[in-house]
Amino acid sequence: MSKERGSATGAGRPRDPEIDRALLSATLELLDELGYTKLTLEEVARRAGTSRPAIYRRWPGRAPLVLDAIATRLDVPSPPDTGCTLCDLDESFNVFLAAYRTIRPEVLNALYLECEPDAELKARYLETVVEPSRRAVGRTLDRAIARGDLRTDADRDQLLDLIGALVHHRALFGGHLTDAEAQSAIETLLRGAAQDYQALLDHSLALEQEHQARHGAP
Amino acid sequence: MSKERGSATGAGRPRDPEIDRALLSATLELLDELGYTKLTLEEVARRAGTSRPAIYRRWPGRAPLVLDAIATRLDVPSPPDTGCTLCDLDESFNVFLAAYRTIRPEVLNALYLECEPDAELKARYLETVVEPSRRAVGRTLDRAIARGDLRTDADRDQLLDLIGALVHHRALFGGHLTDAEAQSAIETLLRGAAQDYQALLDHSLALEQEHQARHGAP
DNA sequence: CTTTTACGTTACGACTCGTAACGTAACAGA
DNA sequence: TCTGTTACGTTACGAGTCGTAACGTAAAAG
Repeated sequence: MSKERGSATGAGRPRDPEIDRALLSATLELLDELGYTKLTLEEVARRAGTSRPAIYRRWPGRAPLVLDAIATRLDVPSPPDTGCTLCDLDESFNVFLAAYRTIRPEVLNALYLECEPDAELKARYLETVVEPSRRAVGRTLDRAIARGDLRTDADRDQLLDLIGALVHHRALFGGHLTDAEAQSAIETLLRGAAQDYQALLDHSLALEQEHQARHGAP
Repeated sequence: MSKERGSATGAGRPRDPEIDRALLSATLELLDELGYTKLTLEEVARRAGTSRPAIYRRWPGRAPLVLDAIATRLDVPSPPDTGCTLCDLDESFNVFLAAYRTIRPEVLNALYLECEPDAELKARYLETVVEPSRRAVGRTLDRAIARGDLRTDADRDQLLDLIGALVHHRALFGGHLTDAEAQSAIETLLRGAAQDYQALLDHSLALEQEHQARHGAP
């Protein structure tokens, strides 16, 4: 989300869109190589073949630039809806883990730290980084509730917090969560939240066997 | 954990312990007022009535100093053992929340960020900040397992991860967890992990009524 | 009285930041 | 074609913080 004041009026020399691309691309490269803390705008400009002032014409600082850069990586498809609560949760979850794993944990932590003091930046961080996963898993959860799969007294937001927190926490302190660990955690939560956990599990297993029968070795 | 090489040998002028105290105290004050990011060693020294070099004689940098400073706040008593799994978990948990709440969330986040690259510092951070709560809740969990209150297939470490992650996550992104929210989360988890959740709940409620009968208004 | 270390003061070089100044390049409208 | 506006790259500035070194002085041990 770079400034567009300049390009808004038709007058004057237009921004070179190639520079925008080169800067975002260089930023992603350097984030992977150096992390957020050691990333300097000087080096971003150098690698993009341009200059520091060119960056400041587009973004007011490092945080907004990086936010735009990683947003291009966190774009993620919608969660599935197969009617199998357990499968859908696992799946909608794995989609994010895959996206998160493409970004160094330190980057998210440091970026948030710099966004947090500014209300608008913080909102954009949350909207870009944490909300997508929350929304996708939330949608899947809502469908489960609509189907009557969850206990009526189950707290939707609390389940979201627990599961979302686990991802973030592990990303920061214990390495990224594996798909298997995520699946296991979901099962633990659902065991308490489900109306009839055994039924959900049976349904899931049945679909899995059916899938294997169709695609497995003959 | 300041350097003690100088004081180890009996020779030479001894460190002034008053300076140690003043520095740690000034650090805590400034952490509360400015947070970690804006805290400068210059200002710490100034407020402690000493000089920057005096800090570097004791700590190699900002992170180790702050780590020592907040360690003095995170010292926390042992968890209770009343035989009531639900009560003990709630209680051992609240003890920590109380300690965590005395520290700005940003401080923990920023401090970890700076400790993470250095293996030894990182280890000390984990040992100082996250392990105490993990251990205390873990001990309570182990007693619950020993009592046979939990399912035999319940994953102790996973439960710890889920609950610990929630605290950290909320501290960073959604404000500190309230006691009530923590209690509710524990109940959600235990509903799935318990051998007989209803029995645990009954036990807890019984003790609570007994407590109120003894201490309530006549 | 010598040795050793801590103390406060001052100052240094290094790094990054955000911005300003300049001449040049590219576009819109008269 | 000419004028106004904005982007571009280059260069450079002041500000802030870092980690460290140099000094003379103070306080302990032997």
